[in-house]
Amino acid sequence: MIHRIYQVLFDLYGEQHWWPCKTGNRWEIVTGAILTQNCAWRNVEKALENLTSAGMDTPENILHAELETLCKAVRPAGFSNQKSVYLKGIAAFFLEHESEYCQETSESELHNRRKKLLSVKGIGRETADSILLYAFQQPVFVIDAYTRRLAGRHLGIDEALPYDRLQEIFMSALPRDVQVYNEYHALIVQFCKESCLKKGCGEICQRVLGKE
DNA sequence: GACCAGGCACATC
DNA sequence: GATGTGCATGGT
Repeated sequence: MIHRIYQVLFDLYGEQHWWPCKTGNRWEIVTGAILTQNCAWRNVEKALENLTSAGMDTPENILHAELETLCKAVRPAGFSNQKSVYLKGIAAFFLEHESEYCQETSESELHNRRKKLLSVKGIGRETADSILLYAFQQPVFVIDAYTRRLAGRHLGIDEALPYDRLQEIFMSALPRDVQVYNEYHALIVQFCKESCLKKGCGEICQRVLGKE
């Protein structure tokens, strides 16, 4: 069923072309992954624009920027006191480790890389997986609030399951394929934004359910 | 004015 | 390991 819903959503919406950063560069994806924590993407875009126009669009520049200046730039994305500190942390990490994260790797080494990312302050499971998948094209499925709701409402899965367990369920039901993981997460977000997972039950939701 | 938005750290049990 | 709370801002 997990794979079937993917097909239905893909037929419905087509390719999503995430990550929706303007330049699509790796560092911008990493930055966006932090900034979007509990925040609408349109506000992230404002913060990203601020960072670019202030010349704080590389890890080097973030690292050397005044915390206060950085904080001000990311304010539209909320939690700016936290996120500005997080950005400095991931900037330092990125400068040291970027090259090793680009390479394809075994399952166990990927697990280690994820673990190392999780040790950076401000990087939780969802953010780490977003970075691995969207910035480094590693085969990791991202679980977010939308995925939980989809799982709960349409797949008969307990949406309160721990993150890693849910991830395991999705990954074991899908081919180990970066493009599939990438598109599926984006499609779920698109679906949830337009469908009954928000309020009421819209036409799109009906159509999808009808095909199940 | 309430509620939500592509979470996370930390304390506590 | 599970649960609760604080963290900030902008749009609807």
